[in-house]
Amino acid sequence: MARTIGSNGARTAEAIRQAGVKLIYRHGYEAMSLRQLAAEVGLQSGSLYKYFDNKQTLLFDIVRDHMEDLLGKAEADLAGIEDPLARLRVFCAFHLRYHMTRLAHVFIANMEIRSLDEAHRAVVVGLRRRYEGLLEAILRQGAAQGVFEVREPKVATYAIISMLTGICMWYLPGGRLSQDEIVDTYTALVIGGVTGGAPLQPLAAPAELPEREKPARRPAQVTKAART
Amino acid sequence: MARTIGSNGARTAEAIRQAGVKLIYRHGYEAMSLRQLAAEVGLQSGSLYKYFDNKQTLLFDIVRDHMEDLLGKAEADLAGIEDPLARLRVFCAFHLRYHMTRLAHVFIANMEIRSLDEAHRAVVVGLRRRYEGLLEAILRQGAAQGVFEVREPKVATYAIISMLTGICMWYLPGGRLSQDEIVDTYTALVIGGVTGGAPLQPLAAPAELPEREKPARRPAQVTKAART
DNA sequence: AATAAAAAAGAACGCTTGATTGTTTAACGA
DNA sequence: TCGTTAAACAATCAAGCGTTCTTTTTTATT
Repeated sequence: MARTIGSNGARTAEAIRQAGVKLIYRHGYEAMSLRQLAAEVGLQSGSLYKYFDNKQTLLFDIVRDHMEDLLGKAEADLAGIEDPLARLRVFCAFHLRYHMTRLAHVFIANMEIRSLDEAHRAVVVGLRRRYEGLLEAILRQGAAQGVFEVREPKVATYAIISMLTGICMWYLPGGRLSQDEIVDTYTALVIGGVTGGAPLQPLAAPAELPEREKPARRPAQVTKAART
Repeated sequence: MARTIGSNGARTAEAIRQAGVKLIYRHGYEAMSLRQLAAEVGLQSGSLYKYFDNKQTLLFDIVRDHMEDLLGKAEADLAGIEDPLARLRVFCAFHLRYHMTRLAHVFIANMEIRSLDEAHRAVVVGLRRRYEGLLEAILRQGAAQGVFEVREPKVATYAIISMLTGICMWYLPGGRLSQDEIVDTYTALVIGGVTGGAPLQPLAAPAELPEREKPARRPAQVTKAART
């Protein structure tokens, strides 16, 4: 027994990809063994090497393809829209819907970056930077036009994306809330946050807060970003 | 050569704990081998078993202790404060400062829950639920008093915590911004989000958005939460 | 019908892993 | 000072890992 009947290369390749996403999502990249993956597809572990060079490139391919898809679709959705508020709404809606329909891919792309070796990680981080740049540009544009109140566009970008991406930590299709309701809820939080809530003027700590001594601000220096 | 001079059990136990946090933070739980850990402390791998039963309980101890510390300190900071807005400010400030000073512990607690076996995971998830409950109660209280505009307190809780926790994805001490500035920036986003931004009334999709067909809302049903 | 190419099996590899055991040595209180 | 306890070593185990190579069977092409 060697080649199984009805076998087809393209179909197997796709099955491996899907099974890989599923197992990495469920157990993590390090914890997933190639024997496990092969069994899921109905192969012997050695046969997998007809479809990828090694375990690492399997992960990289999954993550890269996902990031490029994410970036491309976001740019497409934003194309032609000028108003910053409208762009922000579109960005939120896109990001949320995309994440709700691709829980596994998104989760992997966010969690397994550390498992990529340096060269591969650099590529993925570059793509992520470009994606973050979309939101940051929206925030800066809105701030310039006076419709947003954003002090630190970079920090706000990280904050908003973290918030929106967090949906894949709890969302499961078929839950109590519809996707539309979820999008509305998150969007309200984001829009409110950047347009400034009602009692926002005195942002200094209120009376109840113990007064923390504000250290003299260090002179501007390059932000050491933890994200590599 | 056996017992090394100056050796002391308590000191070694603490060194193992710290090295464990460091290595799990850097490489991930699965990727960290006990030989690696032992070498970091200056031991042989077998000696580690004087200090924990197995690799799994080492992870569990680290995560549980961290979660209990987080929960306890949050409750302490909130004690005695009644006003919802003030409580929310305190919660944000506490959460951010705690996370900025314990990057590794927080990262592990969030990323390695999946590596815990079922019984251990249940304990940690329970602690996390209690922590989330603190914020959710604040949001409900504020909504009841009419000072917050929060439609879905549970969703808002997840969203806000995701946003705040996201700080450990980019923050490194010594960066361009002081901790106070970062706390202010994040807090403004949160407060604005829950108090309702200026142009919030017409939350239906604006004209620029392609009209998506709204599916009939499913009858209320138990929310299947992905977080186990 | 013959042949080449594709697909998978299956065995084997060198290593590393978490875990366990028995032994040796240092520390410390009586 | 001596005996007990604590601390660490050294060696070992079976299992599992990613990977490579050879062989066998199926499919596609002529």
